[in-house]
Amino acid sequence: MTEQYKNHDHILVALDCIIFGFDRSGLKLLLIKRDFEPEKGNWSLMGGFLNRDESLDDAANRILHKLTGLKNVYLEQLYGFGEVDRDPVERTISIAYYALINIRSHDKELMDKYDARWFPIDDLPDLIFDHGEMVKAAKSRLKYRASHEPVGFELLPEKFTMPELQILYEGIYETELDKRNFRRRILSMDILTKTNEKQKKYSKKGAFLYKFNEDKYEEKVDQGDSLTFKPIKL
Amino acid sequence: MTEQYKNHDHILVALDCIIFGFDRSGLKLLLIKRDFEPEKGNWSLMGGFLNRDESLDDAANRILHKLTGLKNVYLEQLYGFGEVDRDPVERTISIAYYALINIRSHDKELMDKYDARWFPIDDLPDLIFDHGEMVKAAKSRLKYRASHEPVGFELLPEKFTMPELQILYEGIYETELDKRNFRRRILSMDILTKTNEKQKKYSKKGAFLYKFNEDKYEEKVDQGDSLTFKPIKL
DNA sequence: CCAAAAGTGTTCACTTTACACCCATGA
DNA sequence: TCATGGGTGTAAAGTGAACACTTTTGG
Repeated sequence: MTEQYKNHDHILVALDCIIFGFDRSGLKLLLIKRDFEPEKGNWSLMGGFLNRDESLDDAANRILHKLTGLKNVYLEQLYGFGEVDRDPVERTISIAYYALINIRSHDKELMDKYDARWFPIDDLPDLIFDHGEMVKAAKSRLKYRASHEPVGFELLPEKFTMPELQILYEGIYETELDKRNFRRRILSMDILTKTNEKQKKYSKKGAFLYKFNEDKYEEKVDQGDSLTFKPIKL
Repeated sequence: MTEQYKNHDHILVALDCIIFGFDRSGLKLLLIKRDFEPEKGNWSLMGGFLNRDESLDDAANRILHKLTGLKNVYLEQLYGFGEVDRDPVERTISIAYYALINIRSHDKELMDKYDARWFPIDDLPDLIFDHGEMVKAAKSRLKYRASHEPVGFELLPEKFTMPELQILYEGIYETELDKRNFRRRILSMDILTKTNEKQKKYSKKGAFLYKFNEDKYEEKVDQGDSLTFKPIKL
């Protein structure tokens, strides 16, 4: 009977979001300064609790929106963290999600409200609880995902240059890439559209801007082409 | 303050185990017949609820042990399933785990107690709730894991033949493999020990038995060798 | 002696890697 | 005019895929 459901513990379910961003200086993580005890004043992932009437995905989206003002963002469930003492206040499990956002697109006011800051991925402060572990898992998942699907473009503006794309992949894979091999490989996938515009912000010669062509990509997937975005050794 | 923790919903956290086994006829899944309403009499994954004083991993191990009598088994967290209406009785999220066990090693009495049965992976009955989705995710994760780490051996007895190993990988990848290419590839990894024994159960000539050499494997991992167990197309 | 499964090498195509110089332009 | 970042091709090595016959032995 439904007896089977009685007498079982009901537990707080948290969600924590690892939010990735990117600019030319590299991959970044959006962290907030926790404003309540315990660990008040320390850096933390953006989190919240699951409500009875929402799905895990909905809750993660709600929490991400609360900090960034963004909706319809790339968001993927990562892992359930469930050590008994992971939260000193109360038994809580946390389902971690990671998000990829365009670092220019989010709400600046909310940044202030939550005391949020972008940190370079390789220079993070100590994080509360098991959030450091979550970040580690997210980096590893992002490496995997980026080598199988074109998720990198989620981190870029609509138009971007080849050097920018390369810096992004170098950040994700934590390795340097040969630019000729990188360009050849990316272009041979035939999922980018080259525009006639040049970006002259970062060089005198200027670099051509490209757009990700989602339709072309979907077409290829439908045809069963397996595109890989594997790292290329320096 | 810890006010932040009050007034949040406390929710039932379930765990469900996708249990893989293998014999020469292919990959198998261990399912139980549900003996309470709703969905009484229908096939289901082995599951249970998280207790306040145990970690997610501990709970999954406990549940796996309850059905199989086994401990120290390969068990990996898969995904958190959290649709609002996934369980019609009460709001429940479920963290799915998958296990790889030696199909000969588990407790037969418990099989009867739980009305459990092994099903061929490609001929499963309808499953309750979202368990079908869980199985799909587990198959996909197993493919991935098996192409990066030597998890296949978890499903085999200590000694096994090359043809058996090949049938196993064919089951995991859901594809047929060329036996010359398969053997070459596996043997070139240099992580198997050939015994002098032959298994004559399945052929007149007999097939040599091999053992997985865990020490050698660890050595290679430490040396940074990246071994891949990728599928080989027919 | 034969049926049935185990075992064995080579070739070709393709992919990956390594590597160095010219171009365009603003200061 | 020169410093800076953008852009380009080729050859060599390595990897993946295709493919067919011989061996062993119990019945």
